Amino acid sequence: MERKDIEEYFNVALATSLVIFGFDLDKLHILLKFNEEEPFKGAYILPSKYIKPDQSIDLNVKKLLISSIGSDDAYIEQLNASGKVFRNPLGRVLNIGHYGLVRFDPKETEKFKKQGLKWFAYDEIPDLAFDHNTIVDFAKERLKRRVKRRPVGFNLLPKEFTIAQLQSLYEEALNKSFDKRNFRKKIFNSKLLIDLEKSIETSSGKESKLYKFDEDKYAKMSSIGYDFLF
Amino acid sequence: MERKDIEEYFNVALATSLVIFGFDLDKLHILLKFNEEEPFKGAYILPSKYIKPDQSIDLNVKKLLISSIGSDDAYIEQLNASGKVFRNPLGRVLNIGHYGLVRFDPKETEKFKKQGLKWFAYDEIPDLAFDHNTIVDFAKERLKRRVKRRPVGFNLLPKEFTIAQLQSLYEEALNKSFDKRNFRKKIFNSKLLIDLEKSIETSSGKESKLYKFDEDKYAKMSSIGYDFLF
DNA sequence: GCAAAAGTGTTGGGGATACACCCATGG
DNA sequence: CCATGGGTGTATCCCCAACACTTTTGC
Repeated sequence: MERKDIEEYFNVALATSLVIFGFDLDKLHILLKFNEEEPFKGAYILPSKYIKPDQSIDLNVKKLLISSIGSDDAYIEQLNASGKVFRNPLGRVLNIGHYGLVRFDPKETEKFKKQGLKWFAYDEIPDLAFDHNTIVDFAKERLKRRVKRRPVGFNLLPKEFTIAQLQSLYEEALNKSFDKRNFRKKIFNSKLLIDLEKSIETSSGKESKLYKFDEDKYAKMSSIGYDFLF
Repeated sequence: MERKDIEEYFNVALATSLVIFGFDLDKLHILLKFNEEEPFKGAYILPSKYIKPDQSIDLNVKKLLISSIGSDDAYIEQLNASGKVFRNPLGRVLNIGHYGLVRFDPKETEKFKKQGLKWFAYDEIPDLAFDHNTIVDFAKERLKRRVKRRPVGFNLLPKEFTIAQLQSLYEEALNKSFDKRNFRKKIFNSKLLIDLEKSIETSSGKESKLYKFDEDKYAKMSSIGYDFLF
């Protein structure tokens, strides 16, 4: 490649953005950030971070996760790079979207607030800066597909959870409802859950049994893929 | 962002690479290019092209397709961006992989040869320059998943084809074999094929019926997705 | 006593799989 | 006459979908 080409081509910046999904045992949420900087100051955006030219995408994502939610304990998957030349006044920025699944901890809401981070209901995402709404839509579609084919609750639910909670997670993500009995059958057939032989009291005052995931089985099914066909 | 940051970050180049699959009615192949330039002169690579900072990814891919196979009539899908900082002596180049499905035309083999392009059998891909083997593997996995869920033959088979040809395409892509009768049942149940009411003579000397895809149905099933579950 | 949520079985149908033989042709 | 590949039907099984009532508890 010629000298002039180098100048012409090596003139792009990279950034990553995260669509972080959290589940509060009732609804799915997405974590958004209030943008304090130009361009698009005052708008909400996805948590994002420029990538240094000598840094890998994954490391950048890890750092971004830690600076956003305080840990990198999340299931992360890369999405497509946004193809359009988005009009960022600074120059071309290629954004590589990711989606992440994290455990929703209501206690952290206050801490998030100080950083300008806020959970928004899955179906009430405001207009975002840049092309971030497109990335969110893409992530939602991806999540739907993943939910159908792989066990997906591990990173969204607390360690111990009830079947009803698991079911409402699926119902939220796929935006439809399931018959309780059929749902239970399917889940139990998969042998994915371990009965913890204890209960918690639920909102109705009645007791409900707790389960956890069989982590080995879960890992196997996640990597191989599985035909849940919800 | 500060002036110095701009210099620091806007220092990356983008490129696209294509994993082009073709099916010669017997085996799947991938189109590779003999690399005439440094770095890695003399190695095979994926057809690749730098992206100008003001050009969209898709347009770049389209141009790359046309310059490689002489047309952009292909099914194309974006893959993940390669995450590692690959040691290209010129600087950081972020490669955005794509895979494409095209009709294999044996007549074009000669024409390809002049451009240094050559079809390699799906399971006999040599060592490639850069991280292109990783991209190939990723593309193969993606193809497998697509084949299971969506009709995929349209861009790989000739306009008119026999059931046996369709079956060997599936067998190749998924690397397993199917019962003839069950395969036919499944395909006919999908109502995806139109009987052309004519035949060709096959290698065994016997006649074989020709079919084409019902394009409307095909388009619908491609976008909605479908549980073929091969 | 009533609202709210937990828990539990059965049935019918459709699609997947397994499996074997006949036919036409070219050599 | 035999090797090659095209074409066809049946029986079984399993998974999915549909569907309703009882129980506990708090109010």
